[in-house]
Amino acid sequence: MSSNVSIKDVAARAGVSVGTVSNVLNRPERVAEETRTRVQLAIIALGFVRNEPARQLRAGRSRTIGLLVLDAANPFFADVSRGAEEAAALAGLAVILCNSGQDAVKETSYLNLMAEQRVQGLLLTPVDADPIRLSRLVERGMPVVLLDRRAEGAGMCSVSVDDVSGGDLAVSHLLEMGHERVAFIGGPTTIAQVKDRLQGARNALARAGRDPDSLVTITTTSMTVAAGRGAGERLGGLPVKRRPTAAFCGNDLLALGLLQEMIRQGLDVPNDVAIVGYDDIEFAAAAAVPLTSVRQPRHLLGKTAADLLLEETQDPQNHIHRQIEFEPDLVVRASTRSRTALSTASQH
Amino acid sequence: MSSNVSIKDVAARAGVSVGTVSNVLNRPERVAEETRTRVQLAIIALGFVRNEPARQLRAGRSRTIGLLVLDAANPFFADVSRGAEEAAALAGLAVILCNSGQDAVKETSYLNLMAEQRVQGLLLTPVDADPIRLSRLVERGMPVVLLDRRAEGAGMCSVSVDDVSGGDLAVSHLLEMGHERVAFIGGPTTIAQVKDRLQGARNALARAGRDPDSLVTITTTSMTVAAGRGAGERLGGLPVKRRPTAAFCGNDLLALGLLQEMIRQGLDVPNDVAIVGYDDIEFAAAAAVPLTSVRQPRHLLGKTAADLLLEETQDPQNHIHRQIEFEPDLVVRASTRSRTALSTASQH
DNA sequence: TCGAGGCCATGAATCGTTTCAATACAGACG
DNA sequence: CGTCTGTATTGAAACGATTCATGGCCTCGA
Repeated sequence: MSSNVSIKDVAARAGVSVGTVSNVLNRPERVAEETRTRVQLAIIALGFVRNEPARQLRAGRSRTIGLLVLDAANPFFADVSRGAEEAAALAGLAVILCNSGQDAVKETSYLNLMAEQRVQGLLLTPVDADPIRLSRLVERGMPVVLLDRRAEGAGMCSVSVDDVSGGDLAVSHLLEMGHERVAFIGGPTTIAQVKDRLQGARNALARAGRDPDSLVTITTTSMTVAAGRGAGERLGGLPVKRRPTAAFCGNDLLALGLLQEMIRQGLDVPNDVAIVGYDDIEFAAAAAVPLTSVRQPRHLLGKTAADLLLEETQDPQNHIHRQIEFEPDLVVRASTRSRTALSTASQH
Repeated sequence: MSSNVSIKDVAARAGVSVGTVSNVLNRPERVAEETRTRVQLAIIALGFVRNEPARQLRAGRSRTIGLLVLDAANPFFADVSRGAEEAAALAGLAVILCNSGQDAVKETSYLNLMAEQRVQGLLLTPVDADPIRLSRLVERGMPVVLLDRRAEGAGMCSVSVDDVSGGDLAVSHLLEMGHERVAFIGGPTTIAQVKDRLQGARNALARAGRDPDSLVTITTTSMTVAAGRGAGERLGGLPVKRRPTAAFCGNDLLALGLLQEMIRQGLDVPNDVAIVGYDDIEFAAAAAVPLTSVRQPRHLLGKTAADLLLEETQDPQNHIHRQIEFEPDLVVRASTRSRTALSTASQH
C-alpha cells in the first residue's frame, strides 16, 4: 500500500544508520550539515513519508486532537470548528472532526474511536447531560474541554455562552415589543442548550410578572430547517385566538424553517408572528425576513476551547480547570420589528 | 497519558497470553467461551482501550479515509461530507475531515498529513488544476477519488456534476427570461468549478446567437457571502445603462451575498437584477428573495465517491477507475421570476 | 493402548519509529 | 605522545499490537 518506503531504506541509501535519519527528521541541528543534506536527498529521491502511527507508538503521543460536534451541517458549528482548527494548527496539531448528529450512540462510538486513536485531547459538545461516559474518559486521563456547554463540576474545562441569559434576552425583547403569547420552539430537551435557553425564556416571563407556564412550548426532535418547518405547521394549525404572536427558536435553522413555513401559509412576519433565532449564523441576516437572533462569538468559542485544551495537554501538572462563559448579544432585525416599530425607527 | 493499560496488562489479569487477548479482540470465535468471558471481564475491569496506532503499525492498514474539502463552511460541502461519512461508516471506516479553504498551501500540508497518517484513501476537492501533487500521491499507491471535479486522465476515479451543463442551464434560463446583459460572478478562476460554470454560461450565450464575450465577468477572490456582497458593490457601481440585469453566481453563498447587497442598495430582485445561484443549498430557498439555483445531488455525490474509494481499497487489483458524472437541475424561484412572469404563474 | 485429529492457548517475531547509552573520532592541550 | 573534550554517529531496546508456527491436551476410533 501507499509508501512502503521506511526510514531503513532511507538510511541504507544515504549510507547512515536509522538513528541518524530519525535525528534529521526530529533534531536536524544535531546532525552534521553534510550528512543532513545527504539524508534529505535520499528522502526526496525515495519519496519517503514518515509513518505517523509508528512514530506515535514509540513517542507515546499523537499530534491530533478530536472535535466532536452536535451537527456539522449547522453553520454555527462550522464556524466554531474553524476557530478550533486555527488554534490547533498554530500548535502543530491536526483536528479530527466528527459529527454526532445529536445521536448518543454515534457519540459513544466516536468517543471510543478517538480514544483508540489516542488523540491528545477532546473538544466536545455533548449530546446529553449524562456525565458517566465523560467522567470515565476523564478518569483515564483524557483531557476534555466542553464546548458550548458549561462543565458542572470542576473536573474539566469548558467554554460556553450563557444560554440562560441568551434565552432571557430573546424573550425580554419580544415582551418589550408587546407580545402577549410567546412560543418556544426547540428540542430534544435532553440537549443542555435547549434546556437553558428555555429556562432563560421562562425567567424573562417571570421577571415581567407573567406566568412562565404561559410559554407555549413546541418540542422538536432535532434542530434543523426541516424541523422548523414542522413546527411552523403545528403553529399555523392553532386557532388564531390562541396562536402565539411571537416565537423564540432554539437556533437559527429552526427559525429559518419556521419563517419559510409562515410565508408559505401566507402569514406575515413579524406582524402575524414575530421570530427570534439563536446563533446569528451568516444566513440569518440574508433570510426572507432578516432574522432577529441571539449572537454568539462562534469563532472565539472554538479558538478559546482549543487554547484551553492545549494549555492542559502541554502542562497537565500545573493546569487548573477553568469554566469560561461568554455573554451573548441580541441582534435585532426585521423579523421582530412590527411595522409601526419599524416606521418609528426610521424616523430617527 | 490516556489509557496506559495495554493488552499485556489484560493478559496478566486474565491469566492468559497476549496472543489470546488479541484473539478475543479480533477473532473471538477461536477462543473458548470460558476464556473469552474471563478476558472480556479483565478488559472492562481495567478499562482497556485498544491502541489503534499500534494495531495499524502491525496490521499495515488504517481504518480511516481522508476527506479534503474546499470550504467546510459552505453547506454544500457539509452535505457532501455527510454522504461520504455515512458510506464510510457502513464499511467501518472513520473519516478525517480537513478544510483546504481554497488555499494550495493548506491543501499540500493536509495531503502530507493524511499520507503520514496512512489513511486508506482520499476523497479530494482539489484547489487547482495542478496535477503534479496528485499524481505523486497516486504513484505511491494512495487511492484517490476526485470529488466535485472530473478526473482528466484515467489515473483515478472521480465523481462530479457536469458544471458546464449547469452553467448553461442557468444562463439559458436567464436568456429565456429576456435578459440582455448578463453577469457571471465567481472566482478565483483557478478553481475548476468556476471555470466550467463560466464556460457553460458562454456556451448558452453562443447557442442563443449572442457574443460570449458580452458576458460581464466579475471575478472574486473567494466564494463566500462576503465576496458576494463585494461583487454587489461593484455591480451597483455601474451606470444603470450598462449594469447587467441578471447575474449568475458561481455558488449560492455568492448569490446570497449579492442579494443582500442589492437589497441594501434599494435595488429590486428580480426586476432590477435577477439572480441565479449554484448548489441549491438549503438556505437558498429561505433567502430574502428565494433563489433560483442549479441543484446538485450533494449527498449522493459524497456517498458515491466514498463507495468508489471503498471499492478500490478493497480490491485494488480488479478495480477499474471510473469517472461518474451527474447532471444538475435548475430550480426556479422568485429571484429570476419577473413580476409579470410571477403574476402569469399565479393565474394557473 | 496408541495414534490421529481437533481445539485452544502460547510465545516469539514483527511492523517503523524514537531514544539513549555507547562509541568513534578529531582537535586541543599539557 | 597520551589524555581530555566535545561532536557526530551508531546500534539496540523499546512502544503495543497482530500473526502464525508450535505444542499441549482431549477425545475418539481402531
